[in-house]
Amino acid sequence: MGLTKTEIFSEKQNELASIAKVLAHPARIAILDALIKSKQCICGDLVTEIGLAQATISQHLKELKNVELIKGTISGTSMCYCINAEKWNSFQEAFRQFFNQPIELEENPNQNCC
Amino acid sequence: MGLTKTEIFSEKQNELASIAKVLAHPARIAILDALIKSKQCICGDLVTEIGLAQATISQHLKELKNVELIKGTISGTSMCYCINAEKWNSFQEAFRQFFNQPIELEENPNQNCC
DNA sequence: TACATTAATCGTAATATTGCAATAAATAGT
DNA sequence: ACTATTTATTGCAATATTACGATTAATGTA
Repeated sequence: MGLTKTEIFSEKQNELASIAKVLAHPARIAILDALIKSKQCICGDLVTEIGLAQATISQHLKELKNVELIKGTISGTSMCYCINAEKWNSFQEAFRQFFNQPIELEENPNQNCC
Repeated sequence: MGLTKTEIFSEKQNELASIAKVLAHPARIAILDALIKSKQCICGDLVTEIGLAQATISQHLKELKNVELIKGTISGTSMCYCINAEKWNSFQEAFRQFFNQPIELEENPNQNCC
């Protein structure tokens, strides 16, 4: 089918999955890296910095904008992008919460696995 | 084309993206949640716990196993799964490093965006 | 050995993602 | 108004992902 059954999962599970999905492509990581490295908003140089076609970069930017991880403002004839600190922090917190769960197993002599 | 151009990205970028990809589906988050909640390895009950077909769960388990986020051991006629703490911690660290980068913009009066 | 139980794999269908050329839209400068 | 520059959008092709029924494989039990 190819259609994720979101309705059978919890809100939190769907949310974390969709956050992870945005980060699940190296081009989007590269875009975020470039935005961070430049310290202030860079614009169209992303296309030359990363080696993908303009249309492709634009599409990835759109996805990052959709989840509001970046903001874009018109700056003359070009577009100025930067990280949205609030969302950045909330994403960080979502992963932190997930990974901070205690995962230790109880000592259990009956169970010889793991 | 539908084929990610991994060769143009850094090792780190590809790595983080592929880690994120594993978490980019609510079923896999749900599986991890269930494994954590049960404290010790649960086996086939994942199929009843989560509402997906056995084949589908098995496929998601395979992906989690591929990145070694979970371990599986044969336990009689059934399979016993649990979190792989080492990988768990290394994934946590990868996200922590990424999100801990300073994202503050420099004060810049020339730039009126962001 | 025959049968039941459990999990993996195969095959297939539906949908999503990735990437790009071509085009459109929007603005700056002449 | 015309042109150049920059970014978004459209349309399309190739590949990947998700889901599940059916089958297979492997083990435990009668």
